[in-house]
Amino acid sequence: MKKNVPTIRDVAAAAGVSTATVSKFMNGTQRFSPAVEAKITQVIEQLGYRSNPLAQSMITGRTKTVGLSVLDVTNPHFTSIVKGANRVAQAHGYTVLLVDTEENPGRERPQLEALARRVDGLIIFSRMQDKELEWLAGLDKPLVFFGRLPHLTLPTVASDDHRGAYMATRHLVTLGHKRIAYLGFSKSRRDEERMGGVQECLSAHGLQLQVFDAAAPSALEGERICSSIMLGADHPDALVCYNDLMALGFMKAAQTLGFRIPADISVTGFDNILYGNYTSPPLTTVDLHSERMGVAAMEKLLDAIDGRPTAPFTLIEPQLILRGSTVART
Amino acid sequence: MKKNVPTIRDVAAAAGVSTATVSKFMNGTQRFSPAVEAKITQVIEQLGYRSNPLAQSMITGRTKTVGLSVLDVTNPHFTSIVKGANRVAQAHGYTVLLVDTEENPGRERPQLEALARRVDGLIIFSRMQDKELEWLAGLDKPLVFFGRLPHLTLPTVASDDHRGAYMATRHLVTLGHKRIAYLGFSKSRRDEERMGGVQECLSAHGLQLQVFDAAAPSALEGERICSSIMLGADHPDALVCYNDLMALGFMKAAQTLGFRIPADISVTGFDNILYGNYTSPPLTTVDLHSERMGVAAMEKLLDAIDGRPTAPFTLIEPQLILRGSTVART
DNA sequence: TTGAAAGCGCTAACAA
DNA sequence: TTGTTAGCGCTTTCAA
Repeated sequence: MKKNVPTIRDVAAAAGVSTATVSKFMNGTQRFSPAVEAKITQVIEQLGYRSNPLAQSMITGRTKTVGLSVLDVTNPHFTSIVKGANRVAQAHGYTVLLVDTEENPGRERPQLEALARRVDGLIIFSRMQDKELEWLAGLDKPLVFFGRLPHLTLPTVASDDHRGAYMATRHLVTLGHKRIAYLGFSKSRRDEERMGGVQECLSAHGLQLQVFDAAAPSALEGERICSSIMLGADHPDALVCYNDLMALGFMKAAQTLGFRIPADISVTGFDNILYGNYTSPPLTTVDLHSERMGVAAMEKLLDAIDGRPTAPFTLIEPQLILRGSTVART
Repeated sequence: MKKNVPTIRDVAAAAGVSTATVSKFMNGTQRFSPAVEAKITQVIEQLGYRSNPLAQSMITGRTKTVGLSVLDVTNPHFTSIVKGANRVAQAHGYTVLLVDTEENPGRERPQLEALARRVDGLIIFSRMQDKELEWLAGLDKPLVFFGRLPHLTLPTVASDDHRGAYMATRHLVTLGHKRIAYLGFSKSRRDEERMGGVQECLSAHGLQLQVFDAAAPSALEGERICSSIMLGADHPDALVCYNDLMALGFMKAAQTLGFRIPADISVTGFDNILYGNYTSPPLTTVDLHSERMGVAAMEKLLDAIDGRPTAPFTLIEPQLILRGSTVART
């Protein structure tokens, strides 16, 4: 008993019609006489025929697949983006081809170039700079990019990082903090904006900014860098962290060092990951609406794929989430 | 200026050779005279030719893509599995087609059936029971399943949940706990094993087991169910949770209710998600080695795809991670 | 070592 | 409404 996957020709033969007819039937491109319709339906059922999507794609040029490239699925911010994007994709009959680039950032380009030929469009979250991204246009596929691209005119979805940082800082200033520091991650394209937001707010209030730079946007790195922030002569009384993961790590290490949060230092993060709720104290943070970003990006991409008009630039407003890691200085 | 993506025929024509030759050249299937090789290389470079993977796949039946179906990417346990699987896939030149099924469990089957035609193999994490999974064999694709399947003979990768639960319970018993409860999630196929492990250990020590059942394997559900566990007449003095997420939620809610952990109740989880490190107290848990599970599954799948012999069943040993959420009862 | 030719399974004009 | 026919871009015998 061979495993002969039936082809459109088998169906056509068995139903006594042409392959074109079967094709049209499968795609609902046309109406049929009851007799033919019944016969085809029956034969398909009997043979268990299902059209071969590969052959289909080759002709139509549509794969019903979109590529989604993120820096690290493991980071809840990206995980949520994937979740949102995937939900929209599924709802429209698309499947997501996932690429996690942090494994080997150097191979990002060849990897995406290869991917581009197998998908109808791409959503990209990359650490590359504008200049390095010009080849993206050559992909000749609908594309959506996360973050702002001053020098490129690709459709983008971005959070207002400057504003979010300003909000968090403003909150700290209002609470009476004087020595506010920023724990950044300069390798990220968004670091500059966040630091800018902090800076602007502090300048407006005549306060100095102290900056620390982490080597990775991770909790472990937050732990590692804690001592250099807290064990100086005059440690900050508030810290704006590049993201929640770093904030989590920092808080844990600070507490281990004997500091009380927020009594000794207030802490804020970015992303509003779920786990900021479960620390003690829970983490004050800037919600970037990660999942919504994924949704927006996928909607924008599908619009582009289907030729619908779409705003080239979507900005998602951040929201400050107040929790226990920040408190008024008396 | 048209966007004429060059085909193999363009290359053949420009190089003055046949398409067959170009094809063989692209695939390194054969050796060539220096002249031909040089010419083809040059033309390919000049035209920027890259073979169309769709056409290639249609003929060879290989897509260099594998499907990975998980219940919820957002759950760190699954995220880690994705991470591990993806790493291996990438290293072997494969891309991962991600499916997140929790959105609509009912459509799992049609979704996977459609997917099966576009991939070289599938890795599946499903909530379906053995009986419902028999159609999987009809997919006629290499397959790897997470979890044990008593009635099916598919290659599987599983954690020893029974053993892990036994270890956690044993730890609690040794610490002197007498009223040990299990907060389970009966909808999961692994719940039974975990509860079994707890039960076996308690029986061996002549202790009674009290069981609670959650409606979702989430932190929020852990919070919700906390009061029904803690506000009874005689609350347990130790709780084994189905997973870390539930444990996180439970701990938070319990603390909000005024209980001290672990003084009033010891808590353990499953999965060893990163965030169990950042609660106060940090969470004692059973590490299932999620990422390693993903790695093992993908390796097994690629073995199957390439026809290499492979053990049908891989069991990954759990490891108890001791942290502050458990303490000796005096 | 190279090429001719026959498809893979399907769609898309265009005719009938 | 249905069928004919010509491919899509590539691989793969089989001959040369």
